[in-house]
Amino acid sequence: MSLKHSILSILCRKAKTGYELAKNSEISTRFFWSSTHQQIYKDLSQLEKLGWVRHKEIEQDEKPDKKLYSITKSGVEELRQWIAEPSEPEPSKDVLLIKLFAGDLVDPEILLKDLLGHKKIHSERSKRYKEIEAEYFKPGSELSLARQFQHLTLRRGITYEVSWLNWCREAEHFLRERIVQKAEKK
Amino acid sequence: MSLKHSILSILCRKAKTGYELAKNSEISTRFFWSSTHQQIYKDLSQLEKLGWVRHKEIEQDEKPDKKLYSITKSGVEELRQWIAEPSEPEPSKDVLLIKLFAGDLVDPEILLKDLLGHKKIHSERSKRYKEIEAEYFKPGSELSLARQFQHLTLRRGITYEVSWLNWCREAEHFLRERIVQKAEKK
DNA sequence: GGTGCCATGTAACGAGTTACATGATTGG
DNA sequence: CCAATCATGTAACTCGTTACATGGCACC
Repeated sequence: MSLKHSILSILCRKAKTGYELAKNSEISTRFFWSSTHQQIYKDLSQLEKLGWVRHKEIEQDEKPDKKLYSITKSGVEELRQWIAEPSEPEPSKDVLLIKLFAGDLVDPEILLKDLLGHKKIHSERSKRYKEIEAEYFKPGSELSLARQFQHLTLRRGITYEVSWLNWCREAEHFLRERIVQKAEKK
Repeated sequence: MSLKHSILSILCRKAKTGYELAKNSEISTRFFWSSTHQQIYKDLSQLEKLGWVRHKEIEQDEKPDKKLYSITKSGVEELRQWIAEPSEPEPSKDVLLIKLFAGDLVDPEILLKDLLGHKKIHSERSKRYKEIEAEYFKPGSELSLARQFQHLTLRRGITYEVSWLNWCREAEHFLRERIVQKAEKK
């Protein structure tokens, strides 16, 4: 149910096409609900059946035609009600942790390689998010209420990635020690 | 595919019943892959068809019979290979952030209530994880390799919950200010 | 007498992924 | 000529959730 409401909460700022939603071009969308374009197209047509969004066909030369979706009044009403419902945090899921849980089964080098891949991604993301923050949410500048809420979600994106980075450093240190110990045994 | 491997990585430590797996009674399992008992029973029988686990019926007086599952040699082999495959971090998903993204649509009191609920849960979890750490992974004590890896996953559980807590404090501050501002306007 | 724990599952459904498909334009 | 970008979708499938089902024992 949440992808639909995630789409609604984006559309209530600005009308968008399915393609744009799938690209996640907008600031601060990635770190709360991502999906494939196929799923988004499905949900958009379902949302239209429910009367929560409607679309306008836009013809373009030199580019394929597109459907611009916007939220309806009843869509906004639905979103308001959904927000008011009590919610709970999702359980966290991550493949790397499953691997480490049985980490003693394999060479530490293998785990380290994968870990460093994750670390790089988290490092890049945290950097990009911080850049977005510096550019769009300068301290001292007057931000609209909507923008202030957006900033809050971006802040979560940053704390999330930084917490991963910190843990990655811990794990890296541990694995490197393991590798050294293994070499000494030989 | 990951729930199956998550089950394998737990079973390769110790044989367990579906019921025990569903309860997540074991330390450091919750924060990487949780599921319902129905899904776990399904996956266990699939894993058995694949030859990666097998079960022994255990009859009990005063309690219903149960099936104790253990990992097979080919199960361990599969797990080893799966761990060696390169992986990527999952996109983070959380309902609260979708709500805040469209947070200007509703009264800040409503959001604050939900936020405080989340904060409480994260606070309890981080507390519990830290207690587990203090009890099972005392600094200075000699830990088996398997236990050291377990500790690493628990460490991630802690950094994750603490990062949520820190962000919750930020968000709480913001929402409380919003509520004050709203009151002043009247 | 009701609630909760132990222990297993089936059935129906909804959510999400992967593969496949189309077709024009722009840039190297 | 190949790859990428724009733009939309269908079909087949797996994964995951919700509802329903059973049945005995222990405890208050």
